[in-house]
Amino acid sequence: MNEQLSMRVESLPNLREQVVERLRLAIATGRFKPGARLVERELCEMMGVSRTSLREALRELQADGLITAQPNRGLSVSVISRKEAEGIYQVRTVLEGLAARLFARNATDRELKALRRSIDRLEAVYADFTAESFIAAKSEFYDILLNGAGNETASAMLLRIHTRVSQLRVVSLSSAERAERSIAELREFLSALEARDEDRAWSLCIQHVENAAKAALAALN
Amino acid sequence: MNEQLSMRVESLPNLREQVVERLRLAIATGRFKPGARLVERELCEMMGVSRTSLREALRELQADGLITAQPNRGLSVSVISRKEAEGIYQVRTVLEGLAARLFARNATDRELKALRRSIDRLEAVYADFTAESFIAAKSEFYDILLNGAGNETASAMLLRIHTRVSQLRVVSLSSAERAERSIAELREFLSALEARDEDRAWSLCIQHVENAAKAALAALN
DNA sequence: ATCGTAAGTCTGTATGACAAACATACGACG
DNA sequence: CGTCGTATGTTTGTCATACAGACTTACGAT
Repeated sequence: MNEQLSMRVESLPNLREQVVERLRLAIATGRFKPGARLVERELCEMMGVSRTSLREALRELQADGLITAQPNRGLSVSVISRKEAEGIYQVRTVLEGLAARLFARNATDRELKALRRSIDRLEAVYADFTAESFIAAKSEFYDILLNGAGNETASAMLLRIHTRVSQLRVVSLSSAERAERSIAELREFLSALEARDEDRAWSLCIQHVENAAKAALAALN
Repeated sequence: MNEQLSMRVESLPNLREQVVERLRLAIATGRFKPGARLVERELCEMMGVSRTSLREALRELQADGLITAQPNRGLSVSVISRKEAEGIYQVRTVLEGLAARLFARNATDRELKALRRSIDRLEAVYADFTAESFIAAKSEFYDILLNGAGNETASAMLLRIHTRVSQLRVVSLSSAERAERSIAELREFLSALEARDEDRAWSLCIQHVENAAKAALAALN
């Protein structure tokens, strides 16, 4: 968590985790479209790893709900129905609301500043938009928020949720048009955090997510 | 979800999932204690499966946070610190609050009745307590609640949370003494659901979880 | 007592194998 | 012409085996 003096030589995650990350990104950015079949041997060749490692990685993504298995028929990228999308945003709302409250309560001033800078970067990304850079900026923002909140269980769950939300966003293309409004909401949210106003932070956060949900769901059908 | 006419001959989950379930139960009931090392070969022999299947199962439990990996040193049952326990209960609070609200809104009368019966069974279990039967009764209760709520994402997350809560409960032995109080709370909760009073159901549910948290955390340290 | 080395353990990863489930194509038969 | 059955190929689910590298333990030398 706290990197201390960061004497680490190299923190290379094992092969499987690299595979997980790459697949997660491919799904989040829409390179693997919802419903696409995932054939093990193809993925092995594509990523240059053995079936052993690949399959373990797939189990992880499956546990996250990102991919779906039909017994004896293999895996495919999860298709998100309207109803599921609503459910995902409901969960995101309560978890992010919790995180907001905890951040307001627990975060250091350092973390507050980092969050502000992160919003700046997010704004910059909107100007020159790509799915990858947007996801990178967004996940930096959440890294800071969730770290500051100090609830690892919530963090882990939101990490999973966010991949699915990215997937939805790609489909609905809902981020571009909401850009300005979204940044404005985040800045207001930030001001509540800076004032250490838990309730206001909570309510602004919830509203932010619900607006995002509205935009994404509207595009869905 | 809805079993329709349930014409299925046999719904045998594949080997890996059986392994997952068995391990999950072993951890939930405290048969595998927090901190215990999990040596792959031992588990293979114990369960009569190959390393391949076992390792895939372990990945799943790892994604759930039930077991923890130290690089190159293997896996062990996650130790839950006081702080993590608090975090787990915070998450459980908001997610179960959501589920309560949704159940009050969406559940059928059938599901309401099933929930009532399930509370009866839970009460019976308290009389003749074993970790296994308690967990079985509790997970039946939640199956009904979560199904009625109709949010699969929330269901999946709470399933994970509950295993960890069981683990905590075993350690703290907090269920026995809270039995009567807990049942009373559930019955009041039920009455709110029957009245379709979302807000009251939400608030009673949250209070129930917070009481449970208090009991468990008090025993923790 | 400290250090260095050797032997053993376990993980991380790869390979090859095979039965069972499933899909596809093809041909036979009504 | 359409239906059915069979043959063929593909893919998953599972297993056995192998081996390098990280780590642990024991032992012996200094």
